[in-house]
Amino acid sequence: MPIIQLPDGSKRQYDEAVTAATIASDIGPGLAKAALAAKVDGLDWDLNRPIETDCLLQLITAKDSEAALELVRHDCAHIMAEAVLELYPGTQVTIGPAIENGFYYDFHREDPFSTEDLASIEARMHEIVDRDELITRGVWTRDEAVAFYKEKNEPFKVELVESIPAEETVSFYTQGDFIDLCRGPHLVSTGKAGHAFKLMKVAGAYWRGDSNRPMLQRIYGTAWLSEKELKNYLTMLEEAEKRDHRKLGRQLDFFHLQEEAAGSVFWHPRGWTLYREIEDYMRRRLDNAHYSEVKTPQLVDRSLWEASGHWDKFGENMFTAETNEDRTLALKPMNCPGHVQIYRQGVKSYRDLPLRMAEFGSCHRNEPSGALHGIMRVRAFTQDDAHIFCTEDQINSESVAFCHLLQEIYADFGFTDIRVKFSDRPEVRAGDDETWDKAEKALADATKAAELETTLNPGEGAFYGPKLEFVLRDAIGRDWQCGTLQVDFVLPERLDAEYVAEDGNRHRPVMLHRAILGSLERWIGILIEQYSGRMPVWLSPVQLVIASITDSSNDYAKEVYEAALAAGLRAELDTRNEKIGYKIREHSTAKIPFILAVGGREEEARTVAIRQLGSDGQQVLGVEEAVSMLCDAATPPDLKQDRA
RNA sequence: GCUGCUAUAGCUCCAGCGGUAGAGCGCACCCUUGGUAAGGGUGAGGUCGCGUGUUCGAAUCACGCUAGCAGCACCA
Repeated sequence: MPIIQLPDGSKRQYDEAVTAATIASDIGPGLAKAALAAKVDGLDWDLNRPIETDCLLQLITAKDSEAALELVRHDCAHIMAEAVLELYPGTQVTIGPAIENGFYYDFHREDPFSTEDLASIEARMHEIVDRDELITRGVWTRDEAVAFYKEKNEPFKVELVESIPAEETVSFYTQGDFIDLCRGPHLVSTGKAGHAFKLMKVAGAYWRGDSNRPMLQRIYGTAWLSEKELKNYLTMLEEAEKRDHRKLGRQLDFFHLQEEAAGSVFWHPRGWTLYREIEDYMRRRLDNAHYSEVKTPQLVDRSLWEASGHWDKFGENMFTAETNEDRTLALKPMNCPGHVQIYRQGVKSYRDLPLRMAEFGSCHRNEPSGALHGIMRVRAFTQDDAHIFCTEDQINSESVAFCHLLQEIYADFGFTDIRVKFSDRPEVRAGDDETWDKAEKALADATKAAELETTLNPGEGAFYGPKLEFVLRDAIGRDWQCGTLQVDFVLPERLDAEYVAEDGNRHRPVMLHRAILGSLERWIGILIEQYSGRMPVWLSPVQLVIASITDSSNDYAKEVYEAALAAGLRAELDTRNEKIGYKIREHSTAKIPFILAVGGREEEARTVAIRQLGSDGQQVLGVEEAVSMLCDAATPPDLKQDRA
């Protein structure tokens, strides 16, 4: 005789087991229609699953959009699997969860699915929704489930079920002729899933995410509660495509990539100007934060990589070169061993610490071919790398200072939504617990002092120490992991770095590995996408174009151009034999922040007509006034006068 | 690296499915000197990603390779 308590505190009593669906219709026909699933004492519950004991019941409707979406997406996965089995008998089903924005299902089949197959699968899915098949839940013992799938010759499912403890039961869901092992919950019938879904792509995916195991065929779909939301999502994808850095990089003439140097960037003058502007900015920030910049060799004998431990762990991904004297050199994949070599020159005293050694380090890593992606994931890149050699007592203050620096720098580039992942001690690790306690506390305190919230990544720290990972969110909500701060007790030991302490004895320093932008290449890719190619003025490769209206104003245009150059602005002169409308269009498309049009009227009055990107109005200013206004707009954020 | 797809003019793309290819933009030249997102004309430009094979003949068919795209795996 269950007593059902509702979220508003009211209670209902029933004489026998009752379903949430019944309760919903007892409350009202509107709710009965709107209810999609339920939560019983916080547990997911199907509407038609009997409730036998007293509980707290919560009905889920489309208003609980997150829960409702999850239901719809998960149902879509099942509906897709049902459609696939109908169309391609003999296909094996494996797993199919709801994911962000949609769902997928992994199938095993001799002939892979083609993009054309998606259309027919999708059409069949719509049919299944229209059939409005009842979805019913059943329960088996584990062994019944194993027997069922053995009978059906579904080895992947057998493996899944066998990984469940023998004494446990498993639930399964049936809709039409389709049956799938599933934790649930599900909607009442396939009709409830609606039609706001679309199959997106097919791709291979390893069974259980393990590259040593067979590859399955994964079909991805997106699903929403309404056609409108589906449409919005598809529009958003189109927008994201428009700001793709690979496309914009070519359009804006920033860089190109080509087959003969896969994974390395050919920087064009405009892109390189942007790159240098960022490097100059970072150099100023590092100088102000009391870092010393160094440069270490590209090619280093393998013995150093063996000593540092990199050869063992990452040797396969290092580029090597043989010399005619039988030496094996490796292109550096990172800068830390080189920095330790500089540290080790001469005897260091505790008075030298903390010693902050920075490098715009060009590194090469032989990334797997499938990992390459525009300039975001490349084989040759430059890190804004630095290593802080310090004592254990200095970890805290150095970490705090670093977090502050990082936040300011991100803000200067327009990123304020920053998440921090805190990865603490892994199972297998070097160093004693006391040292780990100290290092973890120091890092945690530092993020607190910098007013950064962290989420814990348990056990994900490096074997040599805990780390922070800084993830920023861009204008369209994508996350990018850029900065990092890692505490390292191991490398100083391995490469024999030491300092003389106040007590006159030699001690090991701690090394803090840290980067803010990560890789300059990737950072620029992120910036391009963040700003859709419309870079802030200080970063724009060309800050203004002076365009003459007729060639009788060419000399005056040149005069203005020289004035802009003399003021340190990045200006270009356009005196081509084209109409002003044409020039405006072209430079607007090239996302130049300011266009200065000059004609007879301007020449007469010694003025310029300024048009700012994104507005169609114009502002007429005297030349000097204009140049000073533009210089102001072009000042890097760290050099602004009003900055504290 | 794995699975699937793709590769045609500088760029964006179409036609071609065994008989050596076309548009728009861009580029060059000429006309035009025009006041805020494309003025007009003419012209040049392609070993159809690379290699091998089949064939009288390959952009087209087969095999191999390379690179790119999507996803998976990887990311010190």
